[in-house]
Amino acid sequence: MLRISKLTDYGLVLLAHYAAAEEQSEAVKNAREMAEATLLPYPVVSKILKTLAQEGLLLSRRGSKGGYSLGLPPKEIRVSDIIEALEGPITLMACTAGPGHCEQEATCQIRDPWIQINGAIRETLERITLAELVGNSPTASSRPTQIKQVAIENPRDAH
Amino acid sequence: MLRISKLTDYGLVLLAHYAAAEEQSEAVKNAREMAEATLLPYPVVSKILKTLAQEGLLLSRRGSKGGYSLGLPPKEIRVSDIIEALEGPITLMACTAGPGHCEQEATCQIRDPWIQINGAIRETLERITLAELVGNSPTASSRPTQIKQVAIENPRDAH
DNA sequence: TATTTACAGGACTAACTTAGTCCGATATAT
DNA sequence: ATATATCGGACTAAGTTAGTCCTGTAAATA
Repeated sequence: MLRISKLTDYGLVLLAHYAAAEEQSEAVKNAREMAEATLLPYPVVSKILKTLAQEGLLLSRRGSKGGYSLGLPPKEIRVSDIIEALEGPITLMACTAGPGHCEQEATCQIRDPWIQINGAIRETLERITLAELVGNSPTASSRPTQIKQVAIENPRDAH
Repeated sequence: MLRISKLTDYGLVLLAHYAAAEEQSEAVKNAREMAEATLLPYPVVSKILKTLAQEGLLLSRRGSKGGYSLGLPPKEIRVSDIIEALEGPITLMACTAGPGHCEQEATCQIRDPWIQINGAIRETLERITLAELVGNSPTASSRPTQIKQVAIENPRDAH
Protein backbone atom coordinates (compact mmCIF):
# COMPACT_ATOMS: atom_id res chain seq x y z
CA MET A 1 0.00 0.00 0.00
CA LEU A 2 3.09 2.21 0.03
CA ARG A 3 2.26 3.90 3.24
CA ILE A 4 3.87 5.93 5.98
CA SER A 5 3.36 4.76 9.55
CA LYS A 6 0.57 6.02 11.77
CA LEU A 7 3.12 7.66 14.03
CA THR A 8 4.40 9.70 11.13
CA ASP A 9 0.88 10.63 10.21
CA TYR A 10 0.27 11.80 13.78
CA GLY A 11 3.54 13.71 13.68
CA LEU A 12 2.39 15.64 10.63
CA VAL A 13 -0.88 16.50 12.33
CA LEU A 14 0.88 17.57 15.52
CA LEU A 15 3.30 19.81 13.67
CA ALA A 16 0.44 21.35 11.74
CA HIS A 17 -1.14 22.23 15.08
CA TYR A 18 2.10 23.83 16.24
CA ALA A 19 2.27 25.84 13.05
CA ALA A 20 -1.27 27.06 13.63
CA ALA A 21 -0.54 27.85 17.29
CA GLU A 22 2.52 29.85 16.34
CA GLU A 23 0.43 32.18 14.23
CA GLN A 24 -1.60 33.01 17.30
CA SER A 25 1.54 33.65 19.40
CA GLU A 26 0.78 30.62 21.48
CA ALA A 27 3.94 28.95 20.45
CA VAL A 28 4.52 26.70 23.48
CA LYS A 29 2.17 23.77 23.98
CA ASN A 30 2.81 20.76 26.15
CA ALA A 31 2.15 17.15 25.30
CA ARG A 32 -1.05 17.02 27.31
CA GLU A 33 -2.56 20.00 25.51
CA MET A 34 -1.64 18.49 22.17
CA ALA A 35 -3.17 15.15 23.11
CA GLU A 36 -6.42 16.92 23.91
CA ALA A 37 -6.36 18.99 20.75
CA THR A 38 -5.77 16.00 18.49
CA LEU A 39 -7.76 13.38 20.44
CA LEU A 40 -4.73 11.12 20.40
CA PRO A 41 -3.56 9.18 23.50
CA TYR A 42 -1.17 11.16 25.65
CA PRO A 43 1.67 8.58 25.72
CA VAL A 44 1.68 8.41 21.96
CA VAL A 45 1.75 12.17 21.58
CA SER A 46 4.51 12.42 24.14
CA LYS A 47 6.61 9.84 22.35
CA ILE A 48 6.28 11.56 19.00
CA LEU A 49 7.02 15.02 20.35
CA LYS A 50 10.16 13.71 22.03
CA THR A 51 11.40 12.33 18.75
CA LEU A 52 10.59 15.51 16.86
CA ALA A 53 12.49 17.51 19.48
CA GLN A 54 15.48 15.20 19.19
CA GLU A 55 15.50 15.80 15.47
CA GLY A 56 15.35 19.56 15.90
CA LEU A 57 11.93 20.12 14.41
CA LEU A 58 10.61 21.12 17.81
CA LEU A 59 12.28 22.97 20.67
CA SER A 60 11.57 21.56 24.10
CA ARG A 61 11.40 23.31 27.39
CA ARG A 62 11.39 21.29 30.57
CA GLY A 63 9.74 21.92 33.88
CA SER A 64 6.73 23.87 34.91
CA LYS A 65 5.28 25.93 32.08
CA GLY A 66 7.37 23.81 29.77
CA GLY A 67 6.32 22.23 26.53
CA TYR A 68 7.29 22.27 22.90
CA SER A 69 7.37 24.88 20.19
CA LEU A 70 8.42 24.82 16.54
CA GLY A 71 12.17 24.66 16.06
CA LEU A 72 12.01 26.36 12.67
CA PRO A 73 9.58 28.56 10.78
CA PRO A 74 6.91 26.45 9.05
CA LYS A 75 8.27 27.48 5.67
CA GLU A 76 11.56 25.81 6.49
CA ILE A 77 10.13 22.49 7.59
CA ARG A 78 9.70 20.16 4.65
CA VAL A 79 7.41 17.17 4.66
CA SER A 80 10.45 15.06 3.86
CA ASP A 81 12.14 16.31 7.05
CA ILE A 82 9.17 15.21 9.10
CA ILE A 83 9.01 11.78 7.55
CA GLU A 84 12.74 11.29 7.91
CA ALA A 85 12.68 12.40 11.53
CA LEU A 86 10.07 9.81 12.43
CA GLU A 87 10.96 6.89 10.23
CA GLY A 88 14.41 7.33 8.82
CA PRO A 89 15.57 7.75 5.25
CA ILE A 90 12.94 7.97 2.54
CA THR A 91 13.59 4.95 0.41
CA LEU A 92 11.14 2.61 -1.24
CA MET A 93 13.36 -0.42 -1.05
CA ALA A 94 16.25 -1.39 1.18
CA CYS A 95 18.74 -1.63 -1.69
CA THR A 96 18.46 2.07 -2.47
CA ALA A 97 19.39 3.04 1.09
CA GLY A 98 22.97 1.98 0.39
CA PRO A 99 25.12 -1.05 -0.40
CA GLY A 100 24.86 -4.32 1.46
CA HIS A 101 21.09 -4.42 1.77
CA CYS A 102 20.38 -6.87 -1.00
CA GLU A 103 21.93 -10.17 -2.03
CA GLN A 104 21.00 -9.50 -5.64
CA GLU A 105 22.94 -6.27 -5.72
CA ALA A 106 25.50 -7.57 -8.19
CA THR A 107 23.05 -9.05 -10.65
CA CYS A 108 20.10 -6.71 -10.22
CA GLN A 109 18.98 -5.24 -13.51
CA ILE A 110 16.71 -2.54 -12.25
CA ARG A 111 18.60 -0.87 -9.42
CA ASP A 112 19.66 2.30 -11.22
CA PRO A 113 16.24 3.35 -12.47
CA TRP A 114 14.84 2.47 -9.10
CA ILE A 115 17.21 4.89 -7.43
CA GLN A 116 15.87 7.54 -9.80
CA ILE A 117 12.25 6.82 -8.96
CA ASN A 118 13.18 7.04 -5.34
CA GLY A 119 14.77 10.39 -5.87
CA ALA A 120 11.73 11.72 -7.68
CA ILE A 121 9.51 10.80 -4.77
CA ARG A 122 11.89 12.26 -2.25
CA GLU A 123 11.94 15.49 -4.21
CA THR A 124 8.18 15.61 -4.26
CA LEU A 125 8.21 15.44 -0.48
CA GLU A 126 10.99 17.99 -0.20
CA ARG A 127 9.06 20.50 -2.20
CA ILE A 128 6.13 20.86 0.14
CA THR A 129 6.58 22.54 3.49
CA LEU A 130 4.65 22.63 6.72
CA ALA A 131 3.52 26.15 5.81
CA GLU A 132 1.92 24.86 2.64
CA LEU A 133 0.40 21.98 4.52
CA VAL A 134 -1.53 24.35 6.75
CA GLY A 135 -2.33 26.60 3.84
CA ASN A 136 -0.34 29.67 4.81
CA SER A 137 2.51 29.77 2.39
CA PRO A 138 2.90 33.10 0.60
CA THR A 139 4.30 31.31 -2.44
CA ALA A 140 1.78 28.49 -2.63
CA SER A 141 -1.91 28.74 -3.34
CA SER A 142 -4.49 29.07 -0.60
CA ARG A 143 -5.90 25.56 -1.06
CA PRO A 144 -5.91 22.96 -2.29
CA THR A 145 -2.22 22.93 -3.02
CA GLN A 146 -1.54 21.93 -6.58
CA ILE A 147 1.47 19.79 -7.30
CA LYS A 148 2.77 19.71 -10.82
CA GLN A 149 3.18 16.46 -12.61
CA VAL A 150 6.47 14.72 -12.96
CA ALA A 151 8.24 14.10 -16.22
CA ILE A 152 10.80 11.48 -17.07
CA GLU A 153 13.27 12.79 -19.53
CA ASN A 154 16.35 11.94 -21.43
CA PRO A 155 19.33 13.48 -19.63
CA ARG A 156 20.45 14.92 -22.94
CA ASP A 157 17.31 17.01 -23.08
CA ALA A 158 17.29 17.93 -19.41
CA HIS A 159 17.45 21.46 -17.94
CA MET B 1 10.85 4.23 5.93
CA LEU B 2 8.15 4.65 3.30
CA ARG B 3 8.78 1.40 1.59
CA ILE B 4 7.10 -1.03 -0.73
CA SER B 5 6.94 -4.65 0.36
CA LYS B 6 9.53 -7.22 -0.59
CA LEU B 7 6.95 -9.08 -2.64
CA THR B 8 6.38 -6.00 -4.75
CA ASP B 9 10.10 -5.55 -5.16
CA TYR B 10 10.35 -9.16 -6.35
CA GLY B 11 7.44 -8.56 -8.68
CA LEU B 12 9.25 -5.70 -10.33
CA VAL B 13 12.36 -7.82 -10.79
CA LEU B 14 10.33 -10.70 -12.20
CA LEU B 15 8.52 -8.50 -14.68
CA ALA B 16 11.82 -6.99 -15.74
CA HIS B 17 13.02 -10.50 -16.51
CA TYR B 18 9.91 -11.16 -18.58
CA ALA B 19 10.48 -7.95 -20.47
CA ALA B 20 14.03 -9.00 -21.22
CA ALA B 21 12.93 -12.51 -22.22
CA GLU B 22 10.35 -11.09 -24.59
CA GLU B 23 13.02 -9.29 -26.56
CA GLN B 24 14.70 -12.58 -27.20
CA SER B 25 11.44 -14.18 -28.32
CA GLU B 26 11.44 -16.42 -25.30
CA ALA B 27 8.24 -14.97 -24.03
CA VAL B 28 6.94 -17.91 -22.00
CA LYS B 29 8.74 -18.80 -18.81
CA ASN B 30 7.38 -20.88 -15.97
CA ALA B 31 7.68 -20.18 -12.28
CA ARG B 32 10.52 -22.62 -11.79
CA GLU B 33 12.65 -21.03 -14.47
CA MET B 34 12.01 -17.60 -13.00
CA ALA B 35 12.92 -18.80 -9.51
CA GLU B 36 16.22 -20.04 -10.85
CA ALA B 37 16.90 -16.88 -12.79
CA THR B 38 16.24 -14.61 -9.84
CA LEU B 39 17.53 -16.86 -7.04
CA LEU B 40 14.25 -16.43 -5.22
CA PRO B 41 12.38 -19.35 -3.57
CA TYR B 42 10.02 -21.10 -5.95
CA PRO B 43 6.85 -20.82 -3.79
CA VAL B 44 7.35 -17.08 -3.49
CA VAL B 45 7.86 -16.63 -7.21
CA SER B 46 4.84 -18.78 -7.91
CA LYS B 47 2.66 -16.75 -5.58
CA ILE B 48 3.70 -13.46 -7.12
CA LEU B 49 3.26 -14.62 -10.69
CA LYS B 50 -0.21 -15.87 -9.87
CA THR B 51 -1.19 -12.47 -8.58
CA LEU B 52 0.33 -10.66 -11.55
CA ALA B 53 -1.62 -12.96 -13.87
CA GLN B 54 -4.85 -12.28 -11.99
CA GLU B 55 -4.26 -8.58 -12.46
CA GLY B 56 -3.64 -8.99 -16.16
CA LEU B 57 0.01 -8.00 -16.19
CA LEU B 58 0.97 -11.53 -17.14
CA LEU B 59 -0.80 -14.10 -19.30
CA SER B 60 -0.78 -17.60 -17.93
CA ARG B 61 -0.80 -20.86 -19.72
CA ARG B 62 -1.50 -24.03 -17.83
CA GLY B 63 -0.24 -27.53 -18.28
CA SER B 64 2.80 -28.96 -19.88
CA LYS B 65 4.94 -26.32 -21.63
CA GLY B 66 2.88 -23.79 -19.77
CA GLY B 67 4.12 -20.74 -17.92
CA TYR B 68 3.69 -17.01 -17.99
CA SER B 69 4.35 -14.28 -20.50
CA LEU B 70 3.82 -10.54 -20.47
CA GLY B 71 0.19 -9.53 -20.80
CA LEU B 72 1.05 -6.16 -22.32
CA PRO B 73 4.02 -4.63 -24.10
CA PRO B 74 6.59 -3.33 -21.58
CA LYS B 75 5.88 0.22 -22.67
CA GLU B 76 2.30 -0.12 -21.51
CA ILE B 77 3.05 -1.47 -18.06
CA ARG B 78 3.55 1.34 -15.60
CA VAL B 79 5.39 0.96 -12.33
CA SER B 80 2.22 2.15 -10.61
CA ASP B 81 0.29 -0.74 -12.19
CA ILE B 82 2.76 -3.21 -10.78
CA ILE B 83 2.65 -1.75 -7.29
CA GLU B 84 -1.13 -1.59 -7.33
CA ALA B 85 -1.42 -5.16 -8.55
CA LEU B 86 0.67 -6.45 -5.67
CA GLU B 87 -0.30 -4.21 -2.80
CA GLY B 88 -3.42 -2.29 -3.66
CA PRO B 89 -4.01 1.42 -4.10
CA ILE B 90 -1.01 3.70 -3.88
CA THR B 91 -1.77 5.86 -0.89
CA LEU B 92 0.54 7.09 1.83
CA MET B 93 -2.11 7.16 4.52
CA ALA B 94 -5.38 5.35 5.01
CA CYS B 95 -7.45 8.54 5.00
CA THR B 96 -6.57 9.32 1.41
CA ALA B 97 -7.83 5.95 0.19
CA GLY B 98 -11.39 7.10 0.79
CA PRO B 99 -13.83 8.16 3.50
CA GLY B 100 -14.28 6.21 6.72
CA HIS B 101 -10.64 5.38 7.32
CA CYS B 102 -9.90 8.00 9.94
CA GLU B 103 -11.77 9.18 13.03
CA GLN B 104 -10.27 12.62 12.62
CA GLU B 105 -11.70 13.03 9.15
CA ALA B 106 -14.07 15.82 10.18
CA THR B 107 -11.52 17.89 12.06
CA CYS B 108 -8.37 17.08 10.12
CA GLN B 109 -6.61 20.21 8.93
CA ILE B 110 -4.19 18.68 6.51
CA ARG B 111 -6.22 16.19 4.51
CA ASP B 112 -6.56 18.18 1.29
CA PRO B 113 -2.88 18.93 0.77
CA TRP B 114 -2.10 15.39 1.71
CA ILE B 115 -4.30 14.09 -1.07
CA GLN B 116 -2.31 16.28 -3.45
CA ILE B 117 1.04 14.94 -2.25
CA ASN B 118 -0.33 11.50 -2.73
CA GLY B 119 -1.36 12.28 -6.26
CA ALA B 120 2.05 13.66 -7.11
CA ILE B 121 3.71 10.47 -5.97
CA ARG B 122 1.23 8.33 -7.83
CA GLU B 123 1.90 10.33 -10.97
CA THR B 124 5.62 9.85 -10.57
CA LEU B 125 5.06 6.11 -10.54
CA GLU B 126 2.65 6.27 -13.46
CA ARG B 127 5.17 8.00 -15.60
CA ILE B 128 7.78 5.29 -15.63
CA THR B 129 7.12 2.06 -17.47
CA LEU B 130 8.57 -1.39 -17.41
CA ALA B 131 10.30 -0.60 -20.70
CA GLU B 132 12.12 2.28 -19.09
CA LEU B 133 12.95 0.16 -16.09
CA VAL B 134 14.85 -2.30 -18.22
CA GLY B 135 16.41 0.50 -20.22
CA ASN B 136 14.80 -0.10 -23.58
CA SER B 137 12.38 2.70 -24.00
CA PRO B 138 12.81 4.59 -27.25
CA THR B 139 11.70 7.79 -25.54
CA ALA B 140 13.76 7.48 -22.38
CA SER B 141 17.53 7.53 -22.07
CA SER B 142 19.61 4.40 -22.11
CA ARG B 143 20.55 4.63 -18.44
CA PRO B 144 20.38 5.88 -15.82
CA THR B 145 16.88 7.13 -16.29
CA GLN B 146 16.57 10.75 -15.34
CA ILE B 147 13.40 11.89 -13.67
CA LYS B 148 12.62 15.54 -13.67
CA GLN B 149 12.02 17.32 -10.44
CA VAL B 150 8.60 18.13 -9.12
CA ALA B 151 7.24 21.61 -8.64
CA ILE B 152 4.48 22.80 -6.38
CA GLU B 153 2.57 25.58 -8.00
CA ASN B 154 -0.33 27.86 -7.60
CA PRO B 155 -3.24 26.45 -9.59
CA ARG B 156 -3.66 29.88 -11.14
CA ASP B 157 -0.23 29.54 -12.72
CA ALA B 158 -0.54 25.90 -13.60
CA HIS B 159 -0.47 24.29 -17.00
C1' DT C 1 14.59 24.50 49.46
C1' DA C 2 10.45 21.69 48.78
C1' DT C 3 7.15 20.81 45.52
C1' DT C 4 5.02 20.48 41.29
C1' DT C 5 5.22 20.23 36.45
C1' DA C 6 6.93 18.53 32.25
C1' DC C 7 10.36 16.59 29.22
C1' DA C 8 14.27 12.57 28.50
C1' DG C 9 15.29 8.10 27.72
C1' DG C 10 14.40 3.71 27.82
C1' DA C 11 12.30 -0.98 28.30
C1' DC C 12 8.44 -3.58 27.38
C1' DT C 13 4.00 -5.83 25.44
C1' DA C 14 0.32 -6.67 22.33
C1' DA C 15 -1.50 -6.33 17.90
C1' DC C 16 -0.89 -6.46 13.28
C1' DT C 17 1.30 -7.19 8.80
C1' DT C 18 4.25 -9.53 5.76
C1' DA C 19 6.94 -13.27 4.07
C1' DG C 20 7.07 -17.63 3.00
C1' DT C 21 5.20 -22.60 2.77
C1' DC C 22 2.14 -26.19 1.42
C1' DC C 23 -1.64 -28.73 -0.54
C1' DG C 24 -5.49 -30.37 -3.37
C1' DA C 25 -7.81 -29.15 -7.74
C1' DT C 26 -7.78 -28.11 -12.62
C1' DA C 27 -6.08 -27.48 -17.27
C1' DT C 28 -2.92 -28.75 -21.15
C1' DA C 29 0.50 -31.16 -24.07
C1' DT C 30 2.25 -35.48 -25.54
C1' DA D 1 -2.83 -42.00 -19.27
C1' DT D 2 0.72 -39.32 -17.59
C1' DA D 3 3.54 -35.57 -16.59
C1' DT D 4 3.71 -30.72 -16.13
C1' DA D 5 2.07 -26.21 -14.58
C1' DT D 6 -1.01 -22.98 -13.06
C1' DC D 7 -5.14 -21.92 -9.59
C1' DG D 8 -6.87 -20.92 -5.31
C1' DG D 9 -6.64 -20.93 -0.86
C1' DA D 10 -5.25 -22.03 3.99
C1' DC D 11 -1.70 -21.77 7.07
C1' DT D 12 2.60 -20.53 9.99
C1' DA D 13 6.47 -17.93 11.42
C1' DA D 14 8.87 -13.82 11.61
C1' DG D 15 9.17 -9.11 11.86
C1' DT D 16 7.34 -4.54 12.51
C1' DT D 17 4.51 -1.03 14.59
C1' DA D 18 1.60 0.92 17.97
C1' DG D 19 0.99 1.90 22.30
C1' DT D 20 2.17 1.76 27.48
C1' DC D 21 4.84 2.52 31.46
C1' DC D 22 8.52 3.72 34.55
C1' DT D 23 12.55 6.12 36.40
C1' DG D 24 15.38 10.13 35.95
C1' DT D 25 16.30 15.12 35.29
C1' DA D 26 15.40 20.09 34.53
C1' DA D 27 12.79 24.30 35.44
C1' DA D 28 9.41 27.30 37.80
C1' DT D 29 7.18 28.77 41.88
C1' DA D 30 6.17 29.59 46.51
